[in-house]
Amino acid sequence: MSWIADGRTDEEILKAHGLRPTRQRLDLVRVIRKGGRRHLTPESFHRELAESGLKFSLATIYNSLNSFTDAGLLRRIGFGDRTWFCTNPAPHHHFFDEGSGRIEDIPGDQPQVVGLPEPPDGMTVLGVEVIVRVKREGVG
Amino acid sequence: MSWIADGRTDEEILKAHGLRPTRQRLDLVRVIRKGGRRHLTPESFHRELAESGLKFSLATIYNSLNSFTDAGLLRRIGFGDRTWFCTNPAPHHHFFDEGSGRIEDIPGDQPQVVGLPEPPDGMTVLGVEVIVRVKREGVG
DNA sequence: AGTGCTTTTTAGAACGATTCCAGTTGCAGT
DNA sequence: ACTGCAACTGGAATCGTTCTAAAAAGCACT
Repeated sequence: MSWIADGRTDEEILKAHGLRPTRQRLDLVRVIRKGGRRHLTPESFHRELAESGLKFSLATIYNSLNSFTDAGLLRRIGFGDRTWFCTNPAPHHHFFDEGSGRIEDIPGDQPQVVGLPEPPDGMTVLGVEVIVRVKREGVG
Repeated sequence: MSWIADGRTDEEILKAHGLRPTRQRLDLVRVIRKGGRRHLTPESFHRELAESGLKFSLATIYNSLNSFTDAGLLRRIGFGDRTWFCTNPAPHHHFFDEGSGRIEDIPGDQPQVVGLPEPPDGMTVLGVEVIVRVKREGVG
């Protein structure tokens, strides 16, 4: 059960991840949780907040999404020409739609990578991403 | 044997891929081939050319790398915050260094992905990327 | 509640990568 | 050579993201 849907309060979540529960962050956490599992760009999130009457500086959105990611609440995926923030921090892989530039979770059982190489000398492996590039049929 | 190292002339390569062998493109192909397998950014390639006394508009570099990619001579990899062009068009996967933002080929036997999911409805799979995120030991 | 210190928020400027634009050049087919 | 279309060019424009400096808000300690 991820933090998105567990029983803790927004404030408890923030504190548990070492983040000060400011007024803005409480609003952000509430809206993220309300929307469930999905992928945000700073821009799309900013628009969503504005539509709920919540006025934020775009810089705050960037700051906050980055802090939340560093704190382990979100996952940052940089594939294509913008940065996506995934509200599901559990390990999982993605589809990438070349047409729209959007990403989407691979649902259910995750693909596995076999035959992983040793990293180059002096490097540590942080993680492995599988990206399945897709496009809408009959386009391109 | 990829086009980088086969016996064809630069002009033959371009024509075989439906590209007009202009003076500029011939220079670009020559320099790419001379450098062997590696990863270019438009910026790094532009610099490399300038150091060889070859003056290009940056826009031409972007145009050309994109055309070469569409023609199948290069592979475009958009992971991190800039676009990399891989001079090895054969299927293979990459290391991504979080510290420097650079990518590098996974050498030798390639990792395999098992348990690939069906794409979402109405989508076709174009390819699968495996990206092994690494960082220099003792950093971060 | 008041004080002082630190972190966060903010608007706008700055930045870097990439594409667009409009004019020029140059290749290819008559 | 002439003509038409594709490619090249420098500079402006665009877009996503980060930086900056100042104001606001949280926090610890009285």
